[in-house]
This record gives sequence, C-alpha cells and structure tokens, in this order.
Amino acid sequence: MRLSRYFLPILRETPKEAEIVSHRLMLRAGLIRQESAGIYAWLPLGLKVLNKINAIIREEQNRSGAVELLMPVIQSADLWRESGRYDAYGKEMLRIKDRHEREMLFGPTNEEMITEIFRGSVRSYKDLPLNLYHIQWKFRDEVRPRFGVMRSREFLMKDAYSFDLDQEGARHSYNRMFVAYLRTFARLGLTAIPMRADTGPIGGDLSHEFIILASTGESEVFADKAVLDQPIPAVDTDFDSREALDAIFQAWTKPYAATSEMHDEAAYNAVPADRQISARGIEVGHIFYFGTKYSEPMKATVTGPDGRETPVHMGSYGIGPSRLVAALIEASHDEAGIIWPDAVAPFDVSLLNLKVGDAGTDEACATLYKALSARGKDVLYDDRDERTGAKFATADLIGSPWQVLVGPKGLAEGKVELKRRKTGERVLLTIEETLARLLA
RNA sequence: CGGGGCUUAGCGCAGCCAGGUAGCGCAUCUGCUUUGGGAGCAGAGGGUCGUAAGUUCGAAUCUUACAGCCCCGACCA
Repeated sequence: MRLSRYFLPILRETPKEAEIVSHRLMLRAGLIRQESAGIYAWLPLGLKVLNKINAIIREEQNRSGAVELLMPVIQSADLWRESGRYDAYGKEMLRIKDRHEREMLFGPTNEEMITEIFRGSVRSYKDLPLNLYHIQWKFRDEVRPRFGVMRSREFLMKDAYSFDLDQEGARHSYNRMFVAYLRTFARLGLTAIPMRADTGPIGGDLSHEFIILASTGESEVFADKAVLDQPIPAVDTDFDSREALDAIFQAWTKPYAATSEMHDEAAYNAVPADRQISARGIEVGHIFYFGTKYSEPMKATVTGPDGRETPVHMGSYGIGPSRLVAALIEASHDEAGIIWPDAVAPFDVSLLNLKVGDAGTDEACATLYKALSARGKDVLYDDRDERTGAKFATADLIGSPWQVLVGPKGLAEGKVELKRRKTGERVLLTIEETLARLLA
C-alpha cells in the first residue's frame, strides 16, 4: 500500500480525553476515532490489526473443535424473558423498540440465542459435544465508558458456547477452550495468566479470567510467579484427549492465581514471598462453566443413551478482540509509538523513500516494494513528499516491526538500511540482502 | 448513579472576570528555499464561539434551560 493513497489520519498532538497510553496511541496513529461516548469507528489501520487478531482467534478456536457461525446483533426481548435475564440484566442492556412496538435489544451476550438455536436443531446426545462460536459486536451500556476501546460500550467479542451431555463432558469442553486460549494469547505475543474468577451475572461455579499484567489494568490480581513458567500447549495438542487437556489444566491452575473477587489471602500468603505477584491486570478473556442454568429454563434438552431427555451442560467463553488491540499496545510501546508483535502488525514492513523524486531511491523502493509484495509481505510504502523526520516519526508511531530506509546516502554505496522497530537496531544491507532477511 | 469539570477552526488552546461582532500554535493550501529524526520565509483558506431562549442599542463574554463530552468514586464477563 502506498501511503500517499492510504487513509492514515495521524495526530501530532494527543486529544485531551485520552488518559492511558494505548488510547493515546490508538488515536494518534489513526487506528480509531471516537463517534460517541464508548463508541468508536475503526479506521483502516486499526481494522487491519483487529482482523489479524480475529484470524488467530479463529484458527485456534477451529483447532480446538469449535465451529463458527454468526448471530445477529439485535435480539428479541422474549428470548431473554425465557431465561429470566431480561429484567435481571439491568440498565446495561440497551433496549429498543421496532416500528411495531416490539421489544428488542442490542445483544450484550448470546447465551439465550445460542440456546435457542441449539434446541431448535439438536435432539440427540450423539450430536454432542458441540461448541459454536461467533465474532460479533456487542453493546453494553456502561455507566462510565473509559480508556478508549479498553472499556467501551460497543465492542467486538468472540463468544463460544459449548454443549455437552453431562458435567464430565462439559469439563472437557471447558479445558478445550482453556488450552485454545493459552495458545491464542501466546500467538498474539502476550503473556496471559488464567486466574480463578467470579462468575458474575453469567452464573455457574467454574470460571477463569485470562489476565495480562499491566499497571493500567482495571482488575486487581494476585499470583504465584510459578504460573509464568508453564509451557504453552503445543500446536499438535490432542484436543480429543481428556487426559492430555486435563493435565495441562492442572499444571496451569496449580500455582496460585486469582482476581481480587476470588482472592484467598491465606493461600496467597503460602506462596514464597519472592514468587508473589500482586499487580493490576487487563482481562482479555473469560471462560465459564454454568451447567444447566440456561438449558433448563429454556428447555434445551437431548435424548441420552438411556432414552431419557436431559438438559445439556453448557459453558461460555469470551475473548475481546477490540480490547486486545489496546492491551497489545499497553504491553508493547515506547516513547515514539506502538511496537506491534509480528503476528498482528497492520503492516509487516514500512518502506521509507527518503527522497521521493530521486531516480535512484524511487527505483530501489519500487524494486523492494514489488519483491516483498509478491512474496506476501504487507508493505506500507511511504512515498509521500515529506521530510525524512516526518517519515521516521510516522513509521515509529504506527509500529511496523521492520522499517526499510532508502536514501541517496546509502544507495551511493549500493545499500539500504534495515531497522528493527523493537530494538532500534539498524544494519546497512544491499537490496538482495534486505529481501533475503525479510523473506526468511 | 453521586461529585467535579469542559464545550471557541481538523487537533491543542487564549479571549469571558470588567459585553463592542474572534485570535494563537500545530495541521491544510500556494510559492520560494531546504531535505538522514516531525524545516525556514512569505502568503492564503477555514469558525452560525455546543443548542435554545432571555437581558441589552449590541452577547463567545451576563442569565436560564437543555445537550454532548471528560475526570474521580460507586458499578462492571
């Protein structure tokens, strides 16, 4: 993509409302634009990151056996009356009426709807286990939205829902998501710690939050450092093996780790002092097992092997991709801007033509741009007629993992400069060497 | 939902107290000079001063109402 033809509205100054670094950088780097309190438009650069995160989430959900579908954002109030949550959910639910005065709502979550879909089509235990997920916009009318997309009213959520014949099966489904989440966050370049968590209005008795440690986090958390030493489950993990998944779950949940709601002072004090973590964290995922809380009132049953109808055991599993964008920035940035992990960077390479109009730099850039693009690299080519300083500042701000600096000075020796955003390290290389390095 | 604050050009702000018809920096556009870390000079464009009503000869400025937004707290898959 040529920057001169892209839409990248960068701000030199920080809008005053942005308090935390991720919010500031998302506004400055042109990822988002606020349209209302807690409601944001995703600009091209932000959307690219969001899509990359979604792609990784999808891969890991699919790998674990979950199946993607897509449910609507608008739901019927009647559905929520069945579960009893229409009145219970309170003012956080945005209620609306259509032209026929029918009561509708903008979905804050989808347990009711997925249960309705399930009961309409599944009759037999032979169709279980089943895990259905979607990535869809949610709306929760927060009293006080803040911190940009970290705590917004409209936000994107991957929510998965599992259905099993019994509690044992449901535990296995829970573990599948547990492992899939560990892999997902690791692939995003994040260190997420699963912590025992409160179940809140979802209900149920087993729940873990996946927390990223960050001083700007809204949750107070306590953990044993030992949890950080656990290996990330391998790509070839057998998701059908109850034993294998349970072993991973046991290993990860053995060290103490809990949010403040579930904090056990005595257990925490038993952790050696040099291994105690008392910090703040950002919740990027939350998984629940809640048994028959919805299947019973909503009559989502299957016929079991014994011929009797039983309500299915369910769990729900959420990840917030839009919040993850902010969390990634909180975890990886410096004075100059964002430092994207390779896996989610909106562009793999920023190519800077330091003297647009110079035959040599123009040609070298064209060669690099063509060769990198042909090999599937997403390149943002800064072909603007700008001063070098502005180009450097832009490239650092938007945080592409690699920068290729092409100027007359280097070209005089037949070299261009390759810069690693994360370390600031630069090396002078020929064009061929640069290509070899980036395409390796 | 309690408390506090803000709203003037795309962004950041001044002007308001002591009413006289709007200004600064950045950004944008034009020209010249510059060109390896957000250039310099000269010029230009852009604002019904959040909305509505009131007071006044005259309102960005004073009064009232409303709206939007932000911060602290409480709340929060």
